[in-house]
This record gives sequence, structure tokens and C-alpha cells, in this order.
Amino acid sequence: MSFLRKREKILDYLKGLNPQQRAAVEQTKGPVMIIAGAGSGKTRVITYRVAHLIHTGVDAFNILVLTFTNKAAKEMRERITQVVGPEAKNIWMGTFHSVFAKILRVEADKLGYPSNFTIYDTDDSKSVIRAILKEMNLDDKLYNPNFVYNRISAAKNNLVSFQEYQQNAQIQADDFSSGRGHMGKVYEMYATRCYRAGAMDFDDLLFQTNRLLKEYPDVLYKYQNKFKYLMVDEYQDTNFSQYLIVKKLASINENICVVGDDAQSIYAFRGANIQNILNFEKDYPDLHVFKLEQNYRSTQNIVNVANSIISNNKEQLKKNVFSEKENGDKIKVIRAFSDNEEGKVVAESIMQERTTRGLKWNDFAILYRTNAQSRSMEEALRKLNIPYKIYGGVSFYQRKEIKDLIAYFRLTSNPNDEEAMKRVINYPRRGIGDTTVDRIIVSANQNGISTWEVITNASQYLDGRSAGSVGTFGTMIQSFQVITQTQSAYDAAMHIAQHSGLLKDLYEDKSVEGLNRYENIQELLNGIKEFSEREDIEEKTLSVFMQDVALLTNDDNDKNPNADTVSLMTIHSSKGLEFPQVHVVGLEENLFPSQMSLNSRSDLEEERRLFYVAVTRAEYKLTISYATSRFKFGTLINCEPSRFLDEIDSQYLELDFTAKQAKGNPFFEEERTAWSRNNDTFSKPKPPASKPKTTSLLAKAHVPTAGFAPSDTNKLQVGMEVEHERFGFGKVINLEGNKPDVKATIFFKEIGQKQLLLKFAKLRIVE
DNA sequence: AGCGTCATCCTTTTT
DNA sequence: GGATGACGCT
Repeated sequence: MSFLRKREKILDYLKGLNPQQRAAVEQTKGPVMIIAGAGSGKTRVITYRVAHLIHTGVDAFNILVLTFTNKAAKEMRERITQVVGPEAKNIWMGTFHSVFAKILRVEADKLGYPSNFTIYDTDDSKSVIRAILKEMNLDDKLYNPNFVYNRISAAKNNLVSFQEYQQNAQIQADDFSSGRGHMGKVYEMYATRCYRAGAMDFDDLLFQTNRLLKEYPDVLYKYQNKFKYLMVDEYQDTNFSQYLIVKKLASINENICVVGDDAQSIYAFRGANIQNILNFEKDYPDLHVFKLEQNYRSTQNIVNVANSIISNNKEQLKKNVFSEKENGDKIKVIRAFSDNEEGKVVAESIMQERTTRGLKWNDFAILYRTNAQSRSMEEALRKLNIPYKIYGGVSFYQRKEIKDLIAYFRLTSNPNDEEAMKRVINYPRRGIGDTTVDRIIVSANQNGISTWEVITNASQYLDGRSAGSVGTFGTMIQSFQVITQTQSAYDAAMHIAQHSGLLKDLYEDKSVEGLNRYENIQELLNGIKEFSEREDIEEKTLSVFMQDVALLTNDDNDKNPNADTVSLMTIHSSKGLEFPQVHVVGLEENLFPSQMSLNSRSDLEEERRLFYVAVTRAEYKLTISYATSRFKFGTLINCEPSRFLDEIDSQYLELDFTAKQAKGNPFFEEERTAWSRNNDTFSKPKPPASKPKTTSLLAKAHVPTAGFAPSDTNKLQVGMEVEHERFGFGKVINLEGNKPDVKATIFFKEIGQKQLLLKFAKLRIVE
């Protein structure tokens, strides 16, 4: 749908709304829940609701709007500014993390943190955990840093402190039974280390906010009175920690409006609790509920497909999303033979659609499950000279050289920041090796002081030789601190880049990557220069610039946001967006749904909701594709079409299996698999069933025998009878090639002769 | 200390 | 295929 025109004036904003939208906008008092189906004008409603609040006399300073992503916050602010004008500046609006980081900086001393506390990103956190595991001599297989991080994160998001963690019998029993009895201690050390470094991780921003509001009733009262009107977007994605903050802030005035769609809950992996929206009514008995069910974005076919997908989920709120637009094109399903070919077909399709329909690159999006999939798409787009932009992925701020320079800034601003110290104490080289760094940390641990105290008193804690170089390093950082306090952010940043030796080190690297890194640093410095020249900020020091860098993402560094480009992003980051034409790629088992999700119904349902989100991004043309082989971890693997394809009612689909085989692809034979025979089923579509029923689109040709399990193919010999999951029973005719690449020629009863690479094929030897 | 080579693990998804 | 860590050589 094309949204509010810039001319739209505040006075007639109510006219453009349907009755439900309008009712939701006008209900400004008391608790409100808006269940907003995909494409139902949710952002529009939030925008106008804020406008209406201001129009009816609410002070913008008393409004707090919370979102989940920076992108959503940014977009919301732009829209609201369009409607209410400059007054929008005074609204508190941002992600949970950024808003409460801002509050925590003001109140930090109450919690024992410096107001310029560092925000540790995930890399920093994991690095701390790795260091602790090493110090404690714990097996990092059992105590996988990822696992440990997630467990601590889950604890914090459920407001379980390390003390409570250690005292909770259930948790302790769980940890002991999985052989991870030291987990509580690791959590304690992690929390202690972060605290000592003056650092909060992402979860702390919410955890410590909860502590603040609980331990300081006066502070709670202050913010309750400040934020008289609260709105929370994507409420289905809140975790317990966020839920409680919102509940507490709203508890006096109860002017709280949450907006969400349980069908689009896709962040359970991060602790989001879908029950927060399902149970909202229990918290607020006099709740007003509004359901937005008309989809203004997509054609009926797309909406119907989305509905048929989500109907496979058990847990959901009842709603009936419908579209009054035209039926539109059927949903195209493309099969490719490899990930690269998939990219090629998608790129060609975009090229062609753009020409024949006279569209812009902006009208297209390619959505995928994992960031790694962007590569094959990028390559294909580049070959056709199609401009594209990747959203998310490795953020500008996560690049090594950027993190290095920022680590200097961090350390200057907060010298206790241990992660920053470890990063730069010996980069560029200044003769301080791992041994010395370890000694610094051990000293700090033994004396219960920060590493910075060890560094500034090097001669007291370290032996002569290393004390010298460490002391020099400390003096350098101190000199940076002086500069930072007296000069503008840009001048200080430049000074640090030069005098740390980092700029010189990068400048001397004349390789392509080195040049690139140097340019990135220039770009960061330019960004700081812009910051230095901004007029809407009072304190333009480097430490202010630094404060929220950890919360920034790629699109915060978008130099050219209005460029005409194809958009590439994960489905997660596409939430809330819409595009005329959408390609959803990689619809394969173990990729989408992800392999990790196959263990539980709830995980699988989340994947399905994710697919629902992907499908509902499209306005009028949706193309879904999958590849029958794909590179994963550097090796080629065979892929099966996703079960989600089977779940779509085939009457809405149009299959395109015409993709040409790329030359030299070892899986040429795959072309004559069971799927191509299903083509016939589709070329003569069945009459639409009275009750939409899922017809199996990509049914397996062969039903494997019960308990099918692949045998060890090393034992395979010519003449043996085998069973393949899809191809059925067959006989080995020939074996050729050397060890890992042994190729078998097998004659299958059902489908004839095929060649299979044994390292990929799942074959059961029939005894 | 510093640097190069080899092995290993990895992947969801985001703040 | 790529990032990260262990190991061993200079």
C-alpha cells in the first residue's frame, strides 16, 4: 500500500482510516491491545495514534514509543515527523535497548556503574566467557561459549541474577545433570568481570533497568510520570524482562497500547514470550482490543497463501486476514540445481520483470533465512550489474579495523573496559605479548582491581621489562583522555587514530583489503566529523559519540539510503517492510525450516511464522525458490524441498522447473528426480476443492521403509541392493573414483539409472 | 614475541 | 568457505 503522502495534514488524518483503525487511534486512554495482521496498516495506526495524542493535548515529552529494531524506530520517527512536524523530536522513541541505555546512563551511579559504561556487544561477551572458561580450566566443548552465553542471556532475560541462579534448585539440577555444574560460577564471574570493566551487555540494559525500577521506587515514580503514554510495537516479541519494564512503567496511568501479531512472533530464540501478548488481557481486565484484519498490502493470492501456511500452526489468536485487492499472479515456485544457479535465476527474473513492467530496482527484495545465503545472490546480481544493498549482515561497526579504532575510543572513555584493552594493547605491535596480558588479568583478579589499575601501576604488578612497555601504553591512553576532554570528537578521534599508530599501520598495508580497511577508517572518521558538526546535540565529545555505537547496526551507516537498489536481507530483518516483488529463496529442508528447529513443535512453528512473515512482505508478486544442491561449510550437499512448500495449497502455485542446467554440474542427474514427475500433476490443475485442502505438491516418490537409516557406504559393493530415501530400491551397477569422492552408478527400479556421490547419498544397504 | 601454517568448528535469526 | 585458535618455527 502506498502510505501517507507528505501533504497529508494532521486534521484529516482520521479520514484515511478504516473503522477499526480509527477506533484504535481514538482510544487514547487506558490499556489497548491492537492485533494487527500482516499488512493491515499497523505503522499507520501507531503513527496516527501518536499524532492524535498530541492533537488532543498530550505533551510529546510524555510519550514513549518502543520498537525492537533500529530500522523500525527510524521509520516510525520519520512517519510521525511527517504528520506532527518538529514536535516529533520530543517524543521518546527507540528500541528497548537504546531507550533504556539512555536512562541507565543518567541513573548509572545508583547501580554502581559509571555513566559512561561500555556496552559489550555479543563478540565482547563471548570473549569474556572464553577467557573465564580458560581460567577455570573448563572444557569448552561441554561449556561451549555460545551455549554458555545463551544460558546466561536466558537467565538475565528472565531476571535471574547469578545469586538466584546459584540458589535455584531446579536450575542447579539441570546444570548438574548435563555435567555443567560450574555454570553458576561462570555466570558469577562473567557478571563480576563485566561489572568491574564498567560494562553492560545487551541483556544487562534490560536487566539493570529492572533492577533500577525495583530498587529505586523514586526513580520508577519519576519515569512513570514522565511516560504517561506508552506504546510498544511488535509486542509479541517482548521477553519477560521487557514485559516487566513496560508493565511497571505503565502501572500508574495504564495508558498503554501494545501492537502486535502473534502470527509474526519470530524472536522466541531470544527469549521472546508469545504468552505476553496472549495473556495481555489477564494483566489488564478493562482492556480494549482492536483487530486489524484487512490486508491492504498484498493480493488475495498472497494473503491466501500466507493464511494456508499459518493454518498449520496450532497456537494462535483467532483472526481472519483478508485482502480486497485483485487475485493477482499465482505464486511462482522455482527449482534450481544449485545455490549459484538459484541466484542466477532470481537475478535474471528481476532483470526481466524490471524491464517488462518498467519498475525500479527498489521494487524488489530478496529474502533469505540465513545471512550466509546472501553470497550466491550477490554474485549473480553483480554479474548482471544489478545494484543491490545488503541490510544487516556484518555490520560496518563489526569490521575488525573499525572495532580496533573504536576499542581505543572505548578504552579512552572507560579505561576499565577490559575487552577494549585486550584488543588494542598490542595492536599495533608494541611488544606486549599474550603472556604479559595474561599477567595483567591475573593480577587484576588476584587484587580485585581493574586491569587499568594494573596498567597504570605497572611497575608494582609486573616485572621490569614488560612493566616498561605496559606503562608506556597506559601513559598513551591517559594522554588520549586529556585530548578527548579538551577537543572536539573529530579532532580527538583523529589524534587517537594517528598517535596510536593504527592509521599508519593500515596505511602501510597496500593490499586490496588493506586499502579497504583504510577507507573504512576514513569513513568512520568522517562520520565522527559529521557528529562533531551537528547542532542538535549539546555535548559533542568523543565519549558521547561512543556511547551507543554498540547498539548501532549497518543501516545506521547507510550513506545513500535512497539509492535505487534491490534489497537483500534476512527474513528477520524484513519484518515490517513491504516490496512490490519479493523473492524468498532457499526453501529447503534443514535450511528453512532450519535444522535447529526440527526438534520441537514450538521451534518449527516459529519457523513457519517466519515463512509467513516472508510471504506477507510481497505486494503483488511473490516468487519462492529452492536449490537441489548447495554449498554448506565448503562442501556441496544435496537438498530437499522444504516441507513448507508442501503445506501451501497448490491451487495458488505455479511451478517453474525450466531452469537450465549449468555446465559441469555433477548433479545433472538430479534433474530426473521424482519432482519432475510431479510437474504433470500441476500442468493440469485440479478443480479448486470446496474446502481448501493442502494437496501435496512435492510428495515423495518413494516412501522409505520404517526406520530408514543410511548404512556405512564404505561397505558398498557392486551388485548390492540398496534403498534411497527418495529414489526407492535399486542395485549398484558400478563404483568409481577415489575415497571421499566415490561415485556409484545405481539402477533404481522406479526411476532408472542414476549416479550418486557416496559422501552425499543416503543409502541403506538391503541385507 | 611474532608470524605462518594447519585444524576445527561453524550457522540460524538481532539488540 | 571463512574465522578463529592451536602449534611450531624463526
